[in-house]
Amino acid sequence: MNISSEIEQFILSVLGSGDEITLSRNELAQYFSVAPSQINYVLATRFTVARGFIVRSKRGGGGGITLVRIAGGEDPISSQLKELGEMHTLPENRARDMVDRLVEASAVTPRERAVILASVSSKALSGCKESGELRLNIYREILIALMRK
Amino acid sequence: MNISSEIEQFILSVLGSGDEITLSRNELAQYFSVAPSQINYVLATRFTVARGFIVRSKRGGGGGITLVRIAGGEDPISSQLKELGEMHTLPENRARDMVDRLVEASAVTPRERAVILASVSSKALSGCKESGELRLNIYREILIALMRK
DNA sequence: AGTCAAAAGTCAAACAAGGTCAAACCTGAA
DNA sequence: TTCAGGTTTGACCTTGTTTGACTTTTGACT
Repeated sequence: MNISSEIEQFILSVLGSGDEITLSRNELAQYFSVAPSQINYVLATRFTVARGFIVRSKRGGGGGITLVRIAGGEDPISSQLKELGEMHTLPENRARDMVDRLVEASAVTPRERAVILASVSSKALSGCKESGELRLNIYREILIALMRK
Repeated sequence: MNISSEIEQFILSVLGSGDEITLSRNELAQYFSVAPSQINYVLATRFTVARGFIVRSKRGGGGGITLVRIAGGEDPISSQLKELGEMHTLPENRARDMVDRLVEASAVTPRERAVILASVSSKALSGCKESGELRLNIYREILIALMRK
């Protein structure tokens, strides 16, 4: 087994059945005698949204990395996240359809709908090359934020 | 947790629901066993105007530092729109402070805050050149959407 | 008025995290 | 055997915190 997988297993075992864990990149790297950036690699490849994790971090003194397990299930938000996984671009009207589905399912309020649509509107994104990709990124981050508990 | 955040919490708890507090820089520094200038750091990063505070101080014998919570005046959303008018770029930290003020003023809910911050996060905007300008555009559109609701 | 000690202010350096990126390194399938 | 894809490493970057040396202001006391 390679080191990355060992680190993954270690983190998972420390996490246990909990749904949140805070760790130090440097300590972890030292514990496994690897470069600190290896931890980033493990996080980027093993603790992805697709696998049900959200990673938050803070730099500077007293900083750290927090992993949050997202409640897996068949809720409309995580299913849309999965849906996004296969796209490379998100046109404005497609975004509107998706948000409307969330409103329909009572996963977002009408006010939240207005905020989301404003933030992915072509008006807001005007001037930016490849706004379809950008819109996809933004919408994904919004879904992740909504899913956090 | 780092010392600066502890000092921030301490001040906030002493302040309670009041809107004014006077404290001594040296006493505070001694209480937390830190350099006096650390207090300045806490004030400069945590008790800013953007976060709804005004700091007044007086040197010399019998001096001190007074924190005053700014009373929310007119419609915070339109005042922020005005504020944006004079900017050409919006850093992520500044955006967070502004959204926090809206939450403070009950103009947006904590969930809406999460959505807004996600949509202007550097993560969402990564890869895009001139993300500061873009963030400004997006935030402006969001404020306009909120105002119409 | 002049002195002085007691505040608070400023600023840059040191320290303490985490992030990024590309090159080097493996490894297994074609 | 080769070579594409995953893995490992290290050099350099960005952000946030802590400290201390030095400066400025001000009230109180000659």
